Amino acid sequence: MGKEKAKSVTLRDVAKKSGVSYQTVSRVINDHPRVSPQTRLRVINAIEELGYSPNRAAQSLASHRSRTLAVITFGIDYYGPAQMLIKMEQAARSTGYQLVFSNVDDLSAAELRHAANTISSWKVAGILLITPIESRAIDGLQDLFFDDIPMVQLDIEIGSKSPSVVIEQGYGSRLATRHLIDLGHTRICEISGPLNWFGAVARHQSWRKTMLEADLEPGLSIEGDWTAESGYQAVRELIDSGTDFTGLIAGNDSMALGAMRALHTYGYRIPEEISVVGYDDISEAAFFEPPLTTIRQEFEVLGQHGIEYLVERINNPTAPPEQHIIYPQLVIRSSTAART
Amino acid sequence: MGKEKAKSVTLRDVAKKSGVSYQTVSRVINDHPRVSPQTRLRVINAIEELGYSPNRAAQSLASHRSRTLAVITFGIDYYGPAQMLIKMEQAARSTGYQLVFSNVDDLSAAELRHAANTISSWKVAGILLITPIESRAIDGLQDLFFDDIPMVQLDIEIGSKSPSVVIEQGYGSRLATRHLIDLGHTRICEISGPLNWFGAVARHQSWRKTMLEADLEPGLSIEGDWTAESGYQAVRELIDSGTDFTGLIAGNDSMALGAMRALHTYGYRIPEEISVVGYDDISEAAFFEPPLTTIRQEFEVLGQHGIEYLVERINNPTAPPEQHIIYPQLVIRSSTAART
DNA sequence: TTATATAATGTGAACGTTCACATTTTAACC
DNA sequence: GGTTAAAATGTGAACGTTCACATTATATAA
Repeated sequence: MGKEKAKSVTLRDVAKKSGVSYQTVSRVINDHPRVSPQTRLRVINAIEELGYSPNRAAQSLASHRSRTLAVITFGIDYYGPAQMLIKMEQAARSTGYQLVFSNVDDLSAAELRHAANTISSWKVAGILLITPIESRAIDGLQDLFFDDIPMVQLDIEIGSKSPSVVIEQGYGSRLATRHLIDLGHTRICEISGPLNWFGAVARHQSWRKTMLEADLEPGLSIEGDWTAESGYQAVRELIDSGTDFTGLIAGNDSMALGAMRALHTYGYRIPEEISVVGYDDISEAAFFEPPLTTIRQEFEVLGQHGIEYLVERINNPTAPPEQHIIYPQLVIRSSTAART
Repeated sequence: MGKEKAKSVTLRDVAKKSGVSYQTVSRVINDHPRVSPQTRLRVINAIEELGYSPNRAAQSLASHRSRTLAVITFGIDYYGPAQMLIKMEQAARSTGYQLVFSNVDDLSAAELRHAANTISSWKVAGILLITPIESRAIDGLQDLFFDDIPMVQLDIEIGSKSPSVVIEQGYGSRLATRHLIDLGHTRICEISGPLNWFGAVARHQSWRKTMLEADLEPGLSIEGDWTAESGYQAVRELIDSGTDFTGLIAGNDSMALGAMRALHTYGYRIPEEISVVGYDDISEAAFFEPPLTTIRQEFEVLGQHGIEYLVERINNPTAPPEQHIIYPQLVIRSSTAART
C-alpha cells in the first residue's frame, strides 16, 4: 500500500544501505567483473529493498551514450506491417535497449534536420533506418550526421554496401511469376507498387526478367499505390486497354484484393479464367474470395534481425558491413490454377 | 561536406559564440520571456551556426523531468490499428515530446515491474496506457508507481473515473444492430471478440440490449479471437448448431471476412440470404466480397486525442479527470440488405 | 535629477551517474 | 615471511543542463 511519494533513490542511498561506496554500486549495476560475489549480493539486495532503478539521464550524461536505439521510418503510413515495430521493441528490450521512434513524412531538409536533431540530442547508441523509398536526402543525412553512430538500414536495395537487412523482393517476385508460368500461363500482367519504392522496382524487374527468361513477352504493367482501390482501378485500366491475360501479379495483397474485386465485377472467374498472385501474406489473405496465393514476407523477422544486427554493430563497430538477406516464400492457395 | 567528428556542442560554446552567459542561452532554448529580442536573435543565430542541439540527458537530469512520454500497450499484437502509434508520434512531436514504447505481453508482476522500471528510470513526463483488456494488475500498477506522473488511459471501459479517451463501442454496436433491425432482420447472431476485452464486452452487451429493446430475441453469440480464422470457425459452429439467422454481426472486420468466407462455402449468398456487419472499417473492407458494411473506428483520432489530452494534463495536473468519448459511425456497403 | 521598480543578464551549486585514477585488501609465489 | 601481482574497493572530477538566487542595465515615476 506504498502511497509514499516516489522520492528518487540514488546510487548513494544504495551505497549507504549496503555499506559500500557508490562506485561499487555502479559496478554492480553495470555488471563489472571486479566485484566480489558477497558484495554484489549485498548490493543487489539493497537495490531490491529500496526499489532503486538507475537514472537514465544521469547515466547517459556521464557515459556519453544511452541505451537507446532510434528507429526512423519514412512514410510508414503506407508501410503495412507495423507489426514489425512490436517485434523490434521486443528485440530491443531483450538486449536492454529502449526504442525511440521517429517518422519522417516528407523528405524535406527541415524534416530530416529535425530527425537528426532528435538523434543527436538523445545521444542514441544506434540508428535503424527504414528506407523503402529512394532518396538522395537520406544518403546525405547518413554521411552528415551519423558518421560515428552505428546504423543499420532496413528494406534498402539489394546490393547496397551499407549495413542492412533486406528481404529479397526479386526472389519473391520470381517465385510468383514462375508459379504462374509453371501453371501454363503465358500472358501475365502486373500491378506494381509505386516505382519509387525499392521493393516495388525489384519486384517489377524480377517479374520482367523471369518472363523474358521463359521466352515470354511480359504483359502490361500498371503502377498502383499499394491500396486496394488502386488495384481495383488498375484492373479497370487493364481491361479497358483490351489486353489479353490469364495471370495477374499484384505488388501486395491489398492491391490483389482490389484487383480480384474488379475482376469479379467484370464477370471473370478466379482462378478458372484468371489467376491472381499477391505479395505479403497479410493475415486476411487466406480468407479472401478466393483465398489468395501470395508471397509471404516475414516482416517481424525483418524487424527483429534489424535490431539484433544493429546491437551487434554497436558492440563491434569496426566489423565490415554486411547485408543480411531474408528470403520470402510462396504460399499457394486457391487464386491460382492451371491455365485451361 | 562536413565530415568532422560530431564533437558535441554545448551551451557554453553557444554562449561564447554569441557573447552571453550560458544561462541566457538556456533561457532562449526554453522560451523564457526575460530575454531581449536582439539577444535572443543573436543566440539563435549562434545555435544555428554551430548546429547545437541540447543534450536531453543533461536537461532531464537537471530539471527532473524529460520531454518524454511513455506509451505502454498490453498485447498490442492483436491490437490491429498500429496506425494509431504513428498518429501518436506525430501528435507528440508537434508538442515537443518524444515517445518511448513498451509493450507488455503478459500481465505478470515481473513484466509490469519491468515496465514500471522503464518509466521511473526515464523520468517520463506522462504515461499513456493502452489497456483494452481488464486487469487488476494494471490498476495496481497505476496506484503504486505512477502516483505523481500524469497518466491517460486509452480504450478502457466507458464510465471509468480515470482520465481517459475511449471510443463508444456500445454506440457503434447499437448502430450496427439497429441497421439490421431496420432492414427487417429479426434473427441476428453475433461473433464477439474475446470477452476479456472491454470493447468486446461493450459491443456484445449493446447488441443484446438493442435486440431486447426492439422486442427481439438475441440470437446465438460465439466468442472469437479477432482473427479471420476464428470468424470462419464461428460460422461453422453457428450452422452446425442448426440455428436460423439472417443477420450476423462480427466483432471486427477480420472475423467478418472469415465469416463471409465460411457462409459462401456453405452456399449462402450475401446479402441476399444473410446480411453481415463488421467493425473497424479496415482499409480493405470496401473490397471484400461483397464490400462490407461496418462500423468505422477512427483509431488515429483516438491516438492523437490521447496524446493531446495527456499533454494537457501534464500542463495542468490538478484539473479534474475527464473521459473523452469518440463516437464511431456506420458505413453502409453491400454486405447488408433488406430481409427478403 | 534621483529613487524605484522592472527587465535583462550572470553566478554558483546541484542533478545522479561514469570515468580515470588512487588506494587498500587478498591471494600467490619463492 | 616477505615480496609481488592481482583483485576489490574508494575518491575526485566531469558530463551539460536547470534552478535559485545575485547582480546589473533599463525604464518609470516623482
